This record gives sequence, structure tokens and C-alpha cells, in this order.
Amino acid sequence: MSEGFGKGCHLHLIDGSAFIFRAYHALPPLTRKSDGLPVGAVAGFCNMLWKYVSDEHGSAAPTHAAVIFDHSSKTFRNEIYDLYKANRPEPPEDLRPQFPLTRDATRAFNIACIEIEGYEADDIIATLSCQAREAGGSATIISSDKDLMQLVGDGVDMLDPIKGKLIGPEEVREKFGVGPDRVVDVQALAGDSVDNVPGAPGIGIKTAAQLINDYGDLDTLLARAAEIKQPKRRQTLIDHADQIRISKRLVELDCKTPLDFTLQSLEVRDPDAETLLGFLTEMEFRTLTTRVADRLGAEAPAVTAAPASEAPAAPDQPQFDSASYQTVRDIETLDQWIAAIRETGHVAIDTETTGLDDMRADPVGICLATAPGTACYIPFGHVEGEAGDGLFATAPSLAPDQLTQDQVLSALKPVLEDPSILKIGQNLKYDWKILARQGIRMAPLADTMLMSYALNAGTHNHGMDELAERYLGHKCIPIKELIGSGKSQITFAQVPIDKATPYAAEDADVTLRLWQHFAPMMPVEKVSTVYETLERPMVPVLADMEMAGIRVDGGHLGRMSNAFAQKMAQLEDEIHELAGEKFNVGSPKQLGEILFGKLGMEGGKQGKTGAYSTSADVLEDLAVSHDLPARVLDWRQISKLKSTYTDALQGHVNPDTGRVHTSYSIAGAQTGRLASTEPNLQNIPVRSEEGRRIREAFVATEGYRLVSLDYSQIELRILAHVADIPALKQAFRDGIDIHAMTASQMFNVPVEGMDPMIRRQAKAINFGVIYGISGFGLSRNLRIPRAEAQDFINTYFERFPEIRAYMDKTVEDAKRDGFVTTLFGRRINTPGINQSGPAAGGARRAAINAPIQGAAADIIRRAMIRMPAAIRDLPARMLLQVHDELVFEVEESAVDDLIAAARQVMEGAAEPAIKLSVPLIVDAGAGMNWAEAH
DNA sequence: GCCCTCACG
DNA sequence: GACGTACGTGAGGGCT
Repeated sequence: MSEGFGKGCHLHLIDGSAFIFRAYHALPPLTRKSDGLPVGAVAGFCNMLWKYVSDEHGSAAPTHAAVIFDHSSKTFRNEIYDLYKANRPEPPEDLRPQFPLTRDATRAFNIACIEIEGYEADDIIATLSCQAREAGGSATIISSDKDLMQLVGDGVDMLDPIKGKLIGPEEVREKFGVGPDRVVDVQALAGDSVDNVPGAPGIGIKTAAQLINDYGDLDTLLARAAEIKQPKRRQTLIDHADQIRISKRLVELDCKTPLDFTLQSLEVRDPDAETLLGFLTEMEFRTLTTRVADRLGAEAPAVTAAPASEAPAAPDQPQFDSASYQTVRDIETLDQWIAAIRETGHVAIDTETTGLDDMRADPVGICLATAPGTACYIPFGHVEGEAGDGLFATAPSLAPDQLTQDQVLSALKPVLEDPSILKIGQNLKYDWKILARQGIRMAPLADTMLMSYALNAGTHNHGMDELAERYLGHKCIPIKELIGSGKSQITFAQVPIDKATPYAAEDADVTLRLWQHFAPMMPVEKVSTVYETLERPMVPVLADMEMAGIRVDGGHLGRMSNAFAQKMAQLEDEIHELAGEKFNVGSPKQLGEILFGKLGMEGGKQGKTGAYSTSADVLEDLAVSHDLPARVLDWRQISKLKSTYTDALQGHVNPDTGRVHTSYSIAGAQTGRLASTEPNLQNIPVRSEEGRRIREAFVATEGYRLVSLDYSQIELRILAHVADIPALKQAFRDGIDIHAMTASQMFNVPVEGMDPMIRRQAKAINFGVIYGISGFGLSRNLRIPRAEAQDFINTYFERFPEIRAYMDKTVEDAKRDGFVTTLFGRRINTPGINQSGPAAGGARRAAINAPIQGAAADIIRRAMIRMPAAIRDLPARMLLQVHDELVFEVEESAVDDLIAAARQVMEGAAEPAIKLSVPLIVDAGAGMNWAEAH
């Protein structure tokens, strides 16, 4: 028994290679500033190690720990089977030099760093976990690698570091269908395409688990293979018995790896501040260095002399110190801040308000920051006095010792509108609208959220808390600590000013620091043009659209709601009658049990939660021969229309304006599209007749008309251009029906007198191509056999070979660069594109789609940005955007002028940046309501 | 808070 | 019958 490691000891085994690849693919390529050395994976690796080291781990805290790496690709398994891992691609060029650095990093963290020639990390992990168990201790393997799951059980478990999920015998059983002790048997049968373990052809995990459960173990199964009922399966096992046995030796981990160290030597040690900071500084990881110095300085005063103050990474970045923020309560101090702003030429600004709805909330204070650590809060709307309940509640009155709103805004207005002073904000559209409602139109603007979006779309979200943590290593004060949550939530106006200042001023401070962080990166990463031409100018344009809102006829909606309620009640009665019992039609779970359980209908598909799917396409199939599912479909449609639209929309009418004001997220969608929220006005029904009537409730003011202009087939046109497909381009130039043309090319039929069914199929394929088509997807969409769908796709690629070339190139770009770009330079990161397994398919399709969807989004953004100037002299306002459609409200007499002006802007929106080789065509309509205009 | 379902381009 | 699959969104209701 190894001395010192025994009962009560707990060993953590970190799968180093998994950490590296995860880090590499999760992060954009990053290089060391001074010499261009690629260090992205090292940075991610260090962040993960730091996160791991700082974690408390609770009761599972390790007494011993090690990071284990693969040493080289050739191991004893290649002697058993020379093709083992033969189809593993070489690691990317920019990852290779980072491997030794991750070893250095591990040592810098003072964690044992282990690799042994000729052995895979998995075998070392197996050996160490066996030893830990035998010594009477326990072990946790930090990895999500399924190959390690065979080790689970009896004192050994796994922790998925990404999901933070503990993997025990139950989870293993869920994955493999057998307990950990039989995992190798299942793997031997199923094989593994990633590691090139052959297994038995045609047998996957499901079948393998079933066989093992039936026969007990692999040896018994192979010995009694002749008894298997299914002839094909029996023959496979008999024919491939040797191959299966070899596979088992490949997947079975070796617990007897010779080790030249003891468990005791893996004892957990605190990192040495100097060593660790030295390494991080050398790598030039500013953020992490600061973060580590912070922590080690605070917790280990003995070593503060070295790191915290001398951390060279950020000499000019003061620590966050909420005590240093100033509360501005008099006009002299405010004037001093204004003078400081005029001095620096820029200011970070954040408004505090009474709520989240920027069309209803009132401002209660403004924060400013002029330099990191130099920030203030100017309260003017805080109240005091118990809001309380009952008769004796005092009406809240303004808290003392505040400037008035008028004083503050009058003093700031000249600065906020001064064209020589840059206003920096995080999600500035919000603050812009709050101030615009007080008569201040801020300009010019810098928005850190949009900078992050231009740099990092696809990698992570762009909220302030996320950015602060990621790029400044700083955790923001959660707003909940001030205003609470749920029923007892108060507004920011009720927060005592002395509590408000640290929170509020911190937001401005963080914003300023983020701006300093992002601004120099923009030209280096070549995203300045996108930010300047497609992101930043959207803020005032969208703010004006949102403030304009659209008139909604509440009476019309109310009448529809009533009619829907009646119809639903009637359908419910019929459904209960047909089911023979009452149940909640709106519960998919109950419905599934009725249809597939009680009534025993065929075709019940169970998802991963074990519930039957009752989605529309399932019900449609059932509806062919049963009444009940048909009624449910009707009920569902009406229920959706009522709850999501006719009911909910009435609640979104703003009492002050009598109109509905949506909010557009500029940085929400990965591709550059906008997203509309609260309410979502980008998914108002149109496809069904019933639904289209909801659009009649969106109306023009008296004397006005609604005008809708939309791009015709914009994504297909972009595809024709970027993939350079002569046949498609010519068809668009000639203005012929594109789907009919496709059908004609594919099925060799004339366009004249074409069967509508044929055209419909061609249309589905055209759309499918944009989405990264698969035979499965097309077959489901068209409800045709999969082989037939695959034939269509093959024919399509034969007729239009350029499309295949485009797809391949796009995926190749994504794999090499970690991102794809649109025609206008928008960058969409593609994390996960280099993964293997089913997840890779999705990433592939997303990468193919992104440049097309993204370019369309860029084009309409360009049009929207130019629109205000183009329609300035017309009595018209732009109200809504629905991806390829713009909706305006215009005086009746100016409808034609508006259509002409807006169409010209939209059709020419790509120019002069891009001269498309196909024309952009815009269709237009006008009417009293949206249904008529569209 | 997650899942299912469904509205749109 | 190894797996799961068209791309991008937001919202409401059920259920735990």
C-alpha cells in the first residue's frame, strides 16, 4: 500500500488532451501580441485549469490531482491493429506548437503533469484510478470521454467538465445500455469510427447492448452466436468474431501501465504565485494574469509583495474598487465631470431606470466613466418612504440631496449631443431611447455589445456580465442584490442611493474598460468595416422604429379572441367525446398517452424524455385515418393564434402611445439577422387563412396607409452570386420563375404547363440547399422515401455542380479559420466545426447557411441605415423589419412616392460595396392594414 | 427552468 | 436500424 495515499484520500485525474482540444475549438484563434505565437488553446486551457483550481469542489475536494496527456500517437494498440486511430486527422497546424506549452502551464499551476511514451492518457488514468481504489481511496476522472466510462464504479466516478455533471454507473448505463463492467463488450461490438475500432459491421450501441444483456457477456455471446435468431446478425457475429475480439483489446484500458512515481507524489499543492504569474505574463494573458494576481494576492498575503502590485500585465488598469465611485449630488461636482469629459473626448454612460421596458421606464440616475476606475453616479429620481401597503402607506417622495432630473439632463445634453464627444455604452439602444424620450438624441456612439458581436458572433453572447467576466475577469454585482426578484421586487428608484452608486457606477466603469479592450482589436481582426457600417449605425435607426411603434386594433383582436375561445370549447368537447374521457388537450403528454396508449394508434415515436411525440407532422399522418388527431390539429392552431397573438398582443399596447412597440436585438442572432422581442413582430401569422386575419389588426392611422416592401428570393439570389452558378444567375437575370427553372433542369420537363407538384419539389430542394441539405431532411419535408429524396439531391448537384463546390469550400474555410464571412465581411464564428460525431453535422450546415442568411441580413441592414435620409422629405416612417421585408406608415397621398424611394434604396443596398451578378428585386404593396399591404 | 410545440423568414 | 439531421429566431403552456 502506497504510503500516504489511503482511506479518505480522493484523487482527481484530469484528461489533459480533452481540455486542449476543447479549448482550441471553443476559442477564436488568438496569437501572442509580441511575436504572433498561436496561444488560443493555451489560453483556454489555462482558463479551464484556473476555473478548476478556484472551484471549491465541496465534499469531493481532491487531496491528490494530476493532469494526464497523450505522449505520442503510436502506442501498443498499433501493434494489435495497425489501423487503430489511422483515420485521425493531424492536429491543426496552429495547435501543434501549443502542446508543449500546455504541459508548461500545468506545471506552472503546480499540478502533477504526466505522460508516458507508448501509452495513451486513458491507460494512465485507468492505472491510477485502479491504484487509488486498491489503496482504499477514491478517484474522479475529469473528462467526458466515453472510452473512460468503463472505469466508473466502486469509488471511481467521472465529472463532465463542460456540463458540470457527475457521471456514475447510472449515467453510464444510460449511455451504453449496460453497466460499466460490460461497457468494453458493447464498444467491442459497436466499434468506433473516430478511433477506427472496427467492431461488428452493422451493429451499433443499441443492438450491442441488447445482445450483451441477452447473453451476459461478450465471450458467451460469441460462443453461442449460432443461437441468434436474426440470420443477418448471427452471420455477422460468426464471420467477424476475431475482429470483435481484437476490437475488445483495443477499447479495453490497461490498468497495468508501468509508473515511475507514487500516488503520494500527486498530492495537491498550492500554486506558487511567482511561477504561475511568470508563466501567464510570458504568454501575455492580461486578463487571466490580473485575475490570478487578484485572487492570490487577496488570499495569500504572504506573497502579495510579488504578484498583485507587480503584475506587469496591466500596470495602467486599476483594480475594481466600488468604494472609489463618486455620488454626484450638486451642480459644481457635475460640472467638474462634464469638464473632465470634454477633456478626454469620450465618456462611458449608463442610465438607471424604473424598469426594463425602455418605452415605459423613467430614468432615475445616470452613471459616467471617463477612465478605468474613474466613475460616478448622478441620482435624480430616487424615492424614499415606505411604499408599504394598507391605509397608512406614505406616498413615496423624492429622496433628499439629489439634483433634479431637469438640472442633470440640461447640464448633460450639450455633451451627449456634442459631435466631438464619443458616448460609449453597452447596449446603447436602450439608453438612447430612454434619453430620446427626454429630448436628447445622443451622438456619436460606441457600443461594446456590438463590438463584441462584430468580433465574436457565434462564440458567446454579448451581455455585459458575460463580457466583463470573460474579458476583464470581473464579476459584476447582480442587480438582484439591489432590487430583489419575483413578487417582492422593487424598482431602481427605491434603492437607497448609497447602495445604488457602487452598482451603477460599476456598469459605466466596466463599459469603459470593455471599450478600451475591444477598440484596438477591431482593425487587427478586420471587423471595423462591419462594425462601422452594419452595427453602429443601426442603433438610432432601430430606436426610431421602435419608438414609432405600430397601431393595433385591440377591438379586432378581442373579437377574434372570443370567437377562438368558442371554437376551442367546441373542439374540446368533440375531442373528449372521441377520446372517451376528459383530458387537457394542451398537454402533449396526456395527448400522447390517449393516442398511443389508450387508443393504441400506430406510429408513436418516443423522444429522449420517453414522451410520445405529438408534433404536427405526427398528427397529420394519424389524421388520415382518425378524427381525433385532426381535431387536435385544429384546436392547436386556434389555441396558438389565441394565446400567442390575439390575447397577448392586446397586452402589449402601450397606454401612452396606443401602439405596440417591439424591441429588436441587434446582437441576438448569430448570422446578423435582427430578432424581435416583447412582442415578437417577426412571426405574425401569414401562412394560414385564419392566421392572416390577425394581420388585419395591424392598421394605419387615419389618413395613412401601411406599405410593405420585401425582397424577392434574396437568399437564392445571394447563393447564385456567391456560389457563381451560371444557370441560376441567368434565370434571375431573365426574371423567370426560379423554382420552375430548377424543376425543368432537374426533371427535364418544360417550364410551360409544369405540374405544380414538380415545382413544389424543386422549391423544397432550393430551400434545402440553403440550409445544408440532407436526404433525410428533404424526405421528411416532402414526405417521400429517403432514397428518392437522395436521388433528387444527387441530380441537383449534377445539374448545378457549383453548389457542391461552394459548400465544400465554405466548410473548409470554417475548419481552417474557425469562422465564415459574408460578402460584406461579417464574421460568424463556427465553434464545433472540427468536432466529430453528430454535432459536427449541425455545425457544418450552420456554416453553409451562415454566409447566405448573413449576407441577406447585411443587405437589409444597409437599406435600413440609408432609409431615413431617403424618405426624409416624405410624410412617412419606417416601422418594422421582418428579415426580408420593411413595413412603413405613410400618408395616403405619398404612397407611390414612398414605394419608389424605398424600393430604390432596397434594390441598390448591396452597392457600392458589392456589385451583385444578379438583380435584387423588391415587391411592394399598400393598404389599410398589414394583411392588405403584404 | 426545461421541454414541447408552433408562429415567422 | 450505430447516432441524428435542413438554417435562423421568440413565445406560450405544461410539468417538475
